[in-house]
Amino acid sequence: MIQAHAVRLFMERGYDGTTVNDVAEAAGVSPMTVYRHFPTKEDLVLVDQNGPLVAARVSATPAGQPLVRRIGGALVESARALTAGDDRFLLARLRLMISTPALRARHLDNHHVLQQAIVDGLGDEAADPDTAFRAAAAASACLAAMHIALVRWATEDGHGDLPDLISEAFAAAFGDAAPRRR
Amino acid sequence: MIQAHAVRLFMERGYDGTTVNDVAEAAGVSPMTVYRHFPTKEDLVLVDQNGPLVAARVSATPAGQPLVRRIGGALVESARALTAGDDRFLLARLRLMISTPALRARHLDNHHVLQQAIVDGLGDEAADPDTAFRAAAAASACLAAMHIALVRWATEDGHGDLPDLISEAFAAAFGDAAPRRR
DNA sequence: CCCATTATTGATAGTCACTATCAGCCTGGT
DNA sequence: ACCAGGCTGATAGTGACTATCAATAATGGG
Repeated sequence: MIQAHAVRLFMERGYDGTTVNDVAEAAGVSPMTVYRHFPTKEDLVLVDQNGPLVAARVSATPAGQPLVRRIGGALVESARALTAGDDRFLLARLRLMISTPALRARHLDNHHVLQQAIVDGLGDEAADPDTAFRAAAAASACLAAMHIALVRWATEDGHGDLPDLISEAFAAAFGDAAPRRR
Repeated sequence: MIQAHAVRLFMERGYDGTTVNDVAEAAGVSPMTVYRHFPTKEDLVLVDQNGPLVAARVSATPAGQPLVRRIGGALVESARALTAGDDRFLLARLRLMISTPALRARHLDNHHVLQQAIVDGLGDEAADPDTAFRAAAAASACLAAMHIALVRWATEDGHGDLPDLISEAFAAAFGDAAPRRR
């Protein structure tokens, strides 16, 4: 509930034009309570609970294929699941992320966490440091390409199919090793 | 001079354990003067002047090859030039970046600027939105893979050859399309 | 149903990054 | 000598965030 008020206010008055006190007042709680649930102001926008879900999808893919195809395929599937229902909240948060430098930076740093989750999800497949290094390189490259697709999707106001855009970004970056479009 | 004092203090007492006032006092200037030259505390570490250089290298590569090979090759060359002289300052700044969340986030956001510079450097080759989109996807994937190599290089205290590590990361992410090792 | 333990909230007072404003100072050109 | 420009500094803010402690609500056992 606090988050809903926060995103609404950020869209109305801008991120920097809204103080945490404003959010607290709109939500009818004290500023302390806001800080208790969202350690930083950025977290009011950037709560991302589907990291483990992506990692699980990756580790469920067959081991024989190129890493970027496995990881990319999992990301495309996740995007399809995310955009299946109501896009608007996702789109609003994305637009805030892209237009606000502080949010954009923190969002990119979150990729670091997700990338680690993906590598960890590979388990024994990425046991030794060299293999883990290669998996991390593949994962972060995939996430970076996906981010470009997210930005384009948001700047086009959510028209177009997000999974298709992500697939196109993967094709541009990885060529034959990219996940196959269906 | 201010920056030199800042990096020294950050390494001694940690980034969060050092205030901008401490830096100002160590440098013998007023806090206002520090803020005048470095708009944010993060900028005391994250001065990055070789963006246009990378973009120029990319646009100088032959147009027939895959984008990731052209961009990747330019990044490997730039890394070779950067590590040719004295590594220590670069290494110290990298370690600060990796260990401090705020710096890591801002550094990743700087990739966004560099990626845009690379796409712009392609000029007419990335004229229409679709081509620019594909170029951006390739560029950001390359930068993300390079970042993984930078992190590994820093955690290994600068042993190992940075250009080789970057090439290895590219090979892991892009396979055959990666720039050829020399 | 009541009491004790515990989690959640709130108020207060701070620190620190950063900004706006204004005043002094030091330079270079005439 | 004089004046105009930028560089510097002091002061007084705003706002994110933290530490600490009191108060209130929820929970579980008797």
